[in-house]
Amino acid sequence: MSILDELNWRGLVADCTDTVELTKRLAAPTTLYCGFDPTADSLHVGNLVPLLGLRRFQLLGHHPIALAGGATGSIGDPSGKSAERQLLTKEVLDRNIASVRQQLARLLDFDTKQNPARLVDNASWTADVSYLDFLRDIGKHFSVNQMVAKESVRARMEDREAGISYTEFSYMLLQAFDFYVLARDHHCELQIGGSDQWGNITAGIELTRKKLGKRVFGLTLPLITNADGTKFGKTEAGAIWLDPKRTSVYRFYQFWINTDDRDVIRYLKFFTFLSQEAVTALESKHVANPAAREAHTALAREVTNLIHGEAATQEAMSASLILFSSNFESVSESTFNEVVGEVPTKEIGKAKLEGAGIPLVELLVHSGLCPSKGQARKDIEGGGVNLNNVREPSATRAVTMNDLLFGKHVLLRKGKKNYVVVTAK
RNA sequence: GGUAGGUUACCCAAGUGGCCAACGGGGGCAGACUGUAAAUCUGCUGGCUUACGCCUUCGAUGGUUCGAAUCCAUCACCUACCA
Repeated sequence: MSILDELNWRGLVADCTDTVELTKRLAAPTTLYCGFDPTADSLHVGNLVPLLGLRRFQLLGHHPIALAGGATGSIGDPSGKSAERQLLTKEVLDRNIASVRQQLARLLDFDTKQNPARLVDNASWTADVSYLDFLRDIGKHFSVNQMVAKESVRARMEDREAGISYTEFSYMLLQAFDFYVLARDHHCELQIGGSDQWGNITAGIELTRKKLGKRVFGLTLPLITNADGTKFGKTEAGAIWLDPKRTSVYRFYQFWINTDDRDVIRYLKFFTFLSQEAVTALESKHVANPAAREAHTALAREVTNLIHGEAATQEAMSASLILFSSNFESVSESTFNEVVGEVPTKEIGKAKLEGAGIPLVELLVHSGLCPSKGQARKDIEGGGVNLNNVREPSATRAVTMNDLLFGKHVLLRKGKKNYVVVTAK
């Protein structure tokens, strides 16, 4: 199967500069790149589609280049952003690049003989270019009229409230410059990216044509949308990060488990490497019996596996199974210990539990489940709080030594799926 | 630089001297129903308090007043028109 066929059945092609020509080009191994700006010290699930996209190309014999945007990241891409952003400080940027590089490195194969992935940083070729040189060599090829017409810029120009700084306005030149440099130095012929990158990609294609007389291509992947219209990858608690220090493996797994029914098959195509047959099989199971949630489980397992590895995935899965199984009372100590650490775990001094104990409302705040004692009280009165998986109706309840499971832990739950283990020390 | 308008809770937005912790909508949280879905319905949505109530908040700082989100002054920021 060719890479385009592969992307097509997955619904991963949003737009493409010249399908016919690109198909011909991709018949032979082709070098392609995708950029990732280090706006944080970790990538998040929103970056996954292009990142896995690179991997898909690599699996079918193409040469992927992952670009960490040390230069572009210091400017800020206006695409898809409704307001000007705060510039990152140099130190933050350096730290971000270092950790993003590691994450990129984990998902691509750098060791294969035939088509090893490469990792570059656009700061390495922009740092030495002087402002005057850049204006003369690159800027001259761009017409402001055209730049202004690009969607990302136009939206911001029309929005009187937001506006756009000259800095962000110039972003597309930098990204275009990247493509040109990679085309020149690495024979890179294709850039992929989210569909919000279309304008930046076509700018690079034109620059490369003008400067090198070379024809290069662009392909955009769809922006992932949730069926309920919310933004993919964002929960109220924040983005779902790939770094387990920011988003625990358990929470990561749960994020995928909680996928809307209407999205789950699409997401299997977008986020896993499962074959077309496997996805089709899961789809018919899902349609026949959605309550079994086999597609959800497969999705969560596959993606978590990919990002966090086999062992961590197993732990997240068994923790989930224990917490959401109906017969919680019969759980043994060793089984329960699998939950500890997976679920957010907080400690408390054993002394506080002795005698009259600690008020439950305080423990809820301590655990981070409730933002304030007042809110904790309301949550209890609303029937939303469970102590050791038993609903606790009294807001004046105190937690004592008698409530400890296995003499050590208290399992708190707010709502259906917010668990915290409090361990007495 | 001039003139006019704006700045209210997570977001939008009402409120123009006491009835304002502040209408309404969205979002969020929780409950019922379910499948750790969706849709729907219900409650909550500044903090402390079992509660009566107390405290902090309507861009910032001062002032007028028994009493200010609301009036006045200064400052900051935003927007529009003019230059």
